[in-house]
Amino acid sequence: MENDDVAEIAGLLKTMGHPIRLRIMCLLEDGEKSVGALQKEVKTTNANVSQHLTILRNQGIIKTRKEANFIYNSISDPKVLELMHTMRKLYCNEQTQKS
Amino acid sequence: MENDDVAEIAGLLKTMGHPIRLRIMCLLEDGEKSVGALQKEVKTTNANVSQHLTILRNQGIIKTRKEANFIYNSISDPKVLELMHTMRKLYCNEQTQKS
DNA sequence: ACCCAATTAAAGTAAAAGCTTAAACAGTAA
DNA sequence: TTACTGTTTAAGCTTTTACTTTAATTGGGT
Repeated sequence: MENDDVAEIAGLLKTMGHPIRLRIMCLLEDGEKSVGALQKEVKTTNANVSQHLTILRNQGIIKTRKEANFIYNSISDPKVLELMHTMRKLYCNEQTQKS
Repeated sequence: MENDDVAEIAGLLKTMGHPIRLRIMCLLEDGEKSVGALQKEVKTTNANVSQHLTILRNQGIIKTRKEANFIYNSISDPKVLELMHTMRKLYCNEQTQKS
């Protein structure tokens, strides 16, 4: 792994290495969500969610779509999506059990 | 992804989301290395490397083996190894080109 | 006893991150 | 226009992180 790669990936891991931001990314795996919808789920202030979204956007892993006075966020980087799938596979006991 | 999983994974990403630590992890992919050997490659102080190694150890992703007066570090978590392979696949242009 | 590799600790500084509050902005509709 | 709603932005503050230096310490070797 080259030095540039290390810097790039470390940056990515750093921005995803925060509970709120990782949670947001997980929520966005299911599809786009407005800021308000995200806020309801992560339980922090409006401004705080917005700031975290800015960080994710600056990292280039989410994008936004405006509609009316809502802003919908979604994951923009398919590589991140694949990385998350790997993490889920490795670290989550996703027992898809049917009763 | 459950809340516990988010916290766990965010912790992992946070500790790997630092250039020096990620670099160390990459170096250890090739096999165990002594502290001095790592220090030579990451170019910082002895104490600083040791501190980062402590962080990695506390996260439970590296382990140590003592031999003589050297301490050899290696990756202890196969899941992390797989995660790194995914990251390499996604973010590194590893052209295995022969001339 | 003396080196050597590495850890640990303490103390200090600088920088970055995280959160809160409140103000500002944009789109919608009355 | 005014008012309302969703979101962003700015300011301020606290906490954490990163690194340096120095020094003491541990454990294994000669």
